[in-house]
Amino acid sequence: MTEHNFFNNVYELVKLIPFGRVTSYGAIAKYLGSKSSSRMVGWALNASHVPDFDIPAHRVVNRNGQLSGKAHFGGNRMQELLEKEGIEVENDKVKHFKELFWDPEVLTP
DNA sequence: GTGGTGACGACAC
DNA sequence: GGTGTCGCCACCA
Repeated sequence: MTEHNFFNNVYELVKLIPFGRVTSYGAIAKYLGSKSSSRMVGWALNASHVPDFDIPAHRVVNRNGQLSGKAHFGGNRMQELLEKEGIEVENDKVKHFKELFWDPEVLTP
């Protein structure tokens, strides 16, 4: 059963992101134990293109709150989804990002 | 087996 | 304060 550790942890974590909340690659990477591995987080989310992965990757943005992966969603799909959740997006960036930011360490006991 | 790349982050200058 | 460079680990050619 998916013992891929790093990748699998990313999937599980992203799925745990609450509605109307966002997180950053660095936060996930840091939670996994390697803050510098933020690139791997993006690569892991790359699997979100697979139907089996019900991952709200649109809730994951970079440290600046910018929708860095928007282009991979195929247009403004990412922004549409975020706005649909009540998240205000402007200039491809999440407004009040720090307020909407969800830290995985907060949820974990 | 090696090299290059990648949805980022932090540090140096 | 902005730009440039390195680092991180996994996948593809």
